Amino acid sequence: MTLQLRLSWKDVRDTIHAWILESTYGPGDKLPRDEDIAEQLGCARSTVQRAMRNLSDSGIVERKRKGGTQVRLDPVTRATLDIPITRKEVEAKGSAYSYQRISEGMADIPLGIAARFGLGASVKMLRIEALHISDQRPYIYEDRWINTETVPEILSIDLSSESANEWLVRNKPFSRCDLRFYAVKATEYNAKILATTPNEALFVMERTTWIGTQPITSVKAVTSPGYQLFTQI
Amino acid sequence: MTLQLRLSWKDVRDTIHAWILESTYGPGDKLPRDEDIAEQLGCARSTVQRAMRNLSDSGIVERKRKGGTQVRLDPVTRATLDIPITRKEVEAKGSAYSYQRISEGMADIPLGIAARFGLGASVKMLRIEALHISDQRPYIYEDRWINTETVPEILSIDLSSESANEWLVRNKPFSRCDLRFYAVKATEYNAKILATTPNEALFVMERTTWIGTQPITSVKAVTSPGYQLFTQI
DNA sequence: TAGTGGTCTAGACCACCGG
DNA sequence: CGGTGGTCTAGACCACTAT
Repeated sequence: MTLQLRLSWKDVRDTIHAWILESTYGPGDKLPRDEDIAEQLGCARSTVQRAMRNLSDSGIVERKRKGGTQVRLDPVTRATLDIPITRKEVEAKGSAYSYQRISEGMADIPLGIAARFGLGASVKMLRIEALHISDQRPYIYEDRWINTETVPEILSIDLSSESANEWLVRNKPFSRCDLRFYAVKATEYNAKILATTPNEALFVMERTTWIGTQPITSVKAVTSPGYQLFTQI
Repeated sequence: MTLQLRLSWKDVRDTIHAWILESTYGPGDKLPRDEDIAEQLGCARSTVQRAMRNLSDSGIVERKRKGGTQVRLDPVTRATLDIPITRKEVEAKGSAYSYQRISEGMADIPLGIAARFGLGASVKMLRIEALHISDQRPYIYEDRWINTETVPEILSIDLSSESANEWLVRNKPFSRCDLRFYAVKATEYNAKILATTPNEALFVMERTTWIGTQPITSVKAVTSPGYQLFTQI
């Protein structure tokens, strides 16, 4: 039997979590005040605070001033998604990555993109279509619009062999980002680019970013058949 | 001009974040030691610590003991997804929710489910097919397997009009959860249940949970056409 | 208004890891 | 081994809100 003199906040968190898992406190129940838990476990109140913040961030408990802490009644499943640069994602699988620009040019943004940016009038932006390739096979087709008002420098970058995303991510931090995931039926065009058949179901990720209130870029990443987004809690 | 005597950790975080946004420190650059920042800004080191932890959690900086803090070279887009109970999700849109069990019974798990659970041999589990309905229209078809070894109580619950998920989420906390998102082509069966047409592209969410090493449940949620998962950073 | 969580501080010590 | 981030403590005050 080991005697631990100093409790870490993780110990405290695990203890409280265990109370919940073994139904000492069930959904909707009110937990003791931080101070009482601190005294009971023999640590400082701030250590309990730290543990509680973690449980709260994980969506396990809900805390309110004066109201105390209660075990969440309707737990949500809260997951953290990391969406890496595509090149890194491919390389992490041990595959060979390559990139190919399909088209590049200024054009009026379509209505859908204007809506994403929350713009009424149509404006000209830089459109880049590109293909990410994993082990010689099409991996992700990306259809991107870049606001050259916000990012004029992009016009002087050679995007024929390097992804616009890599440049943006290193040089243009964003302050806001909208993410969308959904499924689409492959068009003839999609099918040709991704080397699959029309009507195949494809997983799509859309990302739109701003710096302050200024739109930076909006990208639709159409993945090849079989693509899965995975995360673990 | 207001004079703020006490800096909150959010102020400190925003200050440091601003340094990064305006390229005072760019990707790969090393930031000053916490203590120096604390002195410069006029707050305690622990306040800087709190701010830095937040930036680190957001994937903006990377911290190493002795190595100091640096602005991440390959920023990932890190998003937090909340997956609520379907009933709550529907109600939050202001729609009327209803639930309908399609089938229920013990059966041998198929290979795919065994793989999700990491099981070799096939075992019998409780399979429940059900339909979540939003404003009289099919919303999500769920195909669920529940391990009755881990959750024997489920057999005495009436699942004809209430979702198994609601009961599980309130009564069986999990310690581990795998999440998967992808697209599928609607089968004849899918199409019939979701009132759509075969070959339509459907967005699927799969969730598999364990308590300790014991499998609890694995569910495939096939959403109706047009469903989108959305999050914001 | 009183009780509870949220935060800040100053100081101490620990754990990790680069030079 | 020394320097950096990570954590704990004790105490104080603040901010929100249930009662």
